[in-house]
Amino acid sequence: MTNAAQTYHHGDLRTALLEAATKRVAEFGIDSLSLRKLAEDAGVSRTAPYHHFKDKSALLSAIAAKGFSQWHTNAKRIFEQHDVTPQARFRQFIHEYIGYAADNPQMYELMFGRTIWHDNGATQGLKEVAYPCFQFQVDMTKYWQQTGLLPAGQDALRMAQVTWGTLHGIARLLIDGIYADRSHIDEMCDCAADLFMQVSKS
Amino acid sequence: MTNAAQTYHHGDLRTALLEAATKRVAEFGIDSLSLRKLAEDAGVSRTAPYHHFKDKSALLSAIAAKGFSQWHTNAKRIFEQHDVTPQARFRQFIHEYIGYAADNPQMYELMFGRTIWHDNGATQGLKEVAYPCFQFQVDMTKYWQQTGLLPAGQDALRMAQVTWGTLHGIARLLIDGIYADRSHIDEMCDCAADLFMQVSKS
DNA sequence: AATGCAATGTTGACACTGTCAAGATAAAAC
DNA sequence: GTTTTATCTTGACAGTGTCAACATTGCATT
Repeated sequence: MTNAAQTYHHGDLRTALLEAATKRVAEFGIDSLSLRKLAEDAGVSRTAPYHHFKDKSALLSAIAAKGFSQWHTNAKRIFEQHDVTPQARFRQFIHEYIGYAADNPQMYELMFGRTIWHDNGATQGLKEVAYPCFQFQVDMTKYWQQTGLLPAGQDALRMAQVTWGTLHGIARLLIDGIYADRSHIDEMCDCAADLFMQVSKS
Repeated sequence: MTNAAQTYHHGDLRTALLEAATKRVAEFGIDSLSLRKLAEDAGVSRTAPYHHFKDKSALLSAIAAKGFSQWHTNAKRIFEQHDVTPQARFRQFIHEYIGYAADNPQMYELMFGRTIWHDNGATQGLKEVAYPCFQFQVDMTKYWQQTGLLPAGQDALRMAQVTWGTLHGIARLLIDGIYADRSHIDEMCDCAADLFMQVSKS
């Protein structure tokens, strides 16, 4: 079995498609993904993918789901460094969040973009992976409020929306190439960190 | 001239297309825009629009440009209310920014989204309208730093990127329906405002 | 082992899309 | 009045996602 395309059944088309699609999206962006090309590259007919994914959106959702579980693991790793001060962890989290977005722009765009979320178009499977990821953001915010790093007066959920919104916004300004300069990413992160933590410095 | 489609030349196809396209985008979103349908609705053949817009992207850019000049005017109106305290203006600006995004989600998506900005795909005409709009954001930030409303220690540009990023991020979380709840928009705005202005309260 | 069913893959077709090239028409410029 | 220019049209091409109908294979049950 040196090379495929000799048997009628592919064997594991689903994961093959998923991997190829992930690679393609990461490299060339969401819009460059064509189910037909993808099938052709996998040595399979145009409509074969439909036996594994309801439609194109479902495939994209599956890709995004992988991204979410990866990021969630990464976020937990950063947050649970108990030998590091909360301040340092907070700062590191910001840097890594923006860093992830800057290093994987297409993936970030897919995960947090309109494509899969608009009109409640998200798959159930996607929601099951993404929502805990969002919830973790709230949990971290609560923790940082308790340690006095963030103002405790505000509602935690609202506070999480604002802090996450900030990271999300900076990430998108960077990715979409609207205004922010990629060469000053670290300064921007520090500026955001200082802004949020200013209460603890006074 | 009760109804068109009787003369060979349309008369003012460019503005007719622009208006129809703007309406359609505002109501049904960017993806729903088809040049062919647009032409048909205008009572004109499929390729007629190409004599007025280089391609689809150019048409979208033109729509966005109108949006930017409108928003720029609006932002100036808010900012230049000299009889209102800086604090109140700052708060109002946040509310109106998010309000605009929430009320015109499709237009906001077009203006500040990937579609027209990625790969430096923005028209020259678009840049000429949008960049002053971005610059105004920086100018406002400088002013707010001078009045002590925002921390003056930070670089103004960086500070503008972070504050604008926050608004942008919240707007996108709302629009894309990712996490934020539309029923608590005002609370979120106030939370953001409080967070930024906390320095002046201590 | 033979048979039947469900999973998987294929071909054909449809309705779209953006966009180019070549020709037709009207208006404007000379 | 003739020529140039702007505008509009038809025809065509290469793509897209997706449905329906049919083919093949592997697995499970008899």
